[in-house]
Amino acid sequence: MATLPAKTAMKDRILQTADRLFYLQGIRAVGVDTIAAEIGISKRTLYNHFPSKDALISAYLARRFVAPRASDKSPLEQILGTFDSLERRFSAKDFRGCPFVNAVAELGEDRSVRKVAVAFKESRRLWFRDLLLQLGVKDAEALATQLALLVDGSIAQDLVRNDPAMARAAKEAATVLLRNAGVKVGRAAAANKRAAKKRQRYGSLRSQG
Amino acid sequence: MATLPAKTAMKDRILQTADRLFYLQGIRAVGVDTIAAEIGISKRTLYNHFPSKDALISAYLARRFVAPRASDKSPLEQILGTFDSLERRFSAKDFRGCPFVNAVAELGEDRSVRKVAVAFKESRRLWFRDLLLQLGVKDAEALATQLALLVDGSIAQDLVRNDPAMARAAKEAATVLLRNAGVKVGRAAAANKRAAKKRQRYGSLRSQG
DNA sequence: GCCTAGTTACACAGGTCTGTGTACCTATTT
DNA sequence: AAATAGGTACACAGACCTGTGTAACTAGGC
Repeated sequence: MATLPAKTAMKDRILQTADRLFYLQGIRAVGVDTIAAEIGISKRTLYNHFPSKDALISAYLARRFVAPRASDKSPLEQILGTFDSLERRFSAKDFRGCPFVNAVAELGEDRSVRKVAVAFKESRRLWFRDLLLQLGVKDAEALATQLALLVDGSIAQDLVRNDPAMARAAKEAATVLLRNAGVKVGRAAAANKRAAKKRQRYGSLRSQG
Repeated sequence: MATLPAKTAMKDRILQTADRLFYLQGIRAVGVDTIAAEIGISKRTLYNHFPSKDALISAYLARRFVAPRASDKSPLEQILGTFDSLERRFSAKDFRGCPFVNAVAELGEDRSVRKVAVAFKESRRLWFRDLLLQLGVKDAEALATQLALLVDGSIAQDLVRNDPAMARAAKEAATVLLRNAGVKVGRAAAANKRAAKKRQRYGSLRSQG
């Protein structure tokens, strides 16, 4: 077990466990003892891989910062698909809001946390902006910001309410904003909207991914 | 100082200080010693007014739960005014997001915290809904939810970015959604929009309340 | 078979936290 | 002036936290 891959495997395992606990229970709420115990390793081993809890927190946030991957779907599908993907994530019982927003809320004025959180939010806004530019939208900057507001708004609302329908509401608002900007949103989205209304009449939205 | 008003005055002072510290630094980050020291009273006095920190947290959230007061302004002015008011609050340096969302993010699955947070969010949504009904909007329920998304989205974005312009972006999106729902939004809002663009060219948005 | 890197068990330092116990003080009321 | 309500000072219990020190163990590479 002294091989290099084994070492990185252990580090990954620590990080993965820290990620899960930090995200689900809050960063301050989880001690390093808890993380080590969860894996079944000694606290000493944990500190052999990460010099401090702060380092572990940084690694946690860095790990969460995944750049949106390239897609062969159309820009419009990618934009609207964001909200479908959100709805799916909201429906999972281990969804607990945006880790960056939560970290800023919890850790307050910590500089490095703020920095990575801002970078993350901005990267997502730019992702929207580039897609909007591909669609020929005139004021792509402003619309990208507005779409980002809808994303974060639905996340915050779902965090409190546990209601995946917040993602659908955001998608419908996004559709209106896109149409208003001259984007032709096809009948597919409209059909989704109709289907949603029907489903709502009969009960929970949860069953739908 | 043994009079009844003095007693409630002390209780208010404790609560007020707890509110400020909890909100600015986070609930877990602030100990009861810190609160007592800030006021200049002994910890014993604090515990004579609140049986536990949990009770203080509950009182803090209850205090933040203020029902939106009645207004003689038009429903449309009230709706759009929400976003102006947000922009003003974002510009204050002591704004640190929504206390309810932050509490849920920090305290996780605490039942009572979740309960009051849900109640708060729903009360605001209903406030929007009633104003929309007064405006004759057809699907007031859905639009109220969408406006609430914009409010919470701008709050989350400002928490991370410290950028009051997020409130303006939300207001512009809200204007589009309202127009799409058949509401006539007058030139006042449009003028605001034009003025904003001009301002933006010359620099910071902060100076404007 | 030996070396070495990694892990383990465990104690402990030093700090913070919530909450309590106790004896004393002070101001108002009667 | 005495009684009473409330505040103060201060020690302390008991829990939890981060981080370190140390000696022993274990498995792979030579």
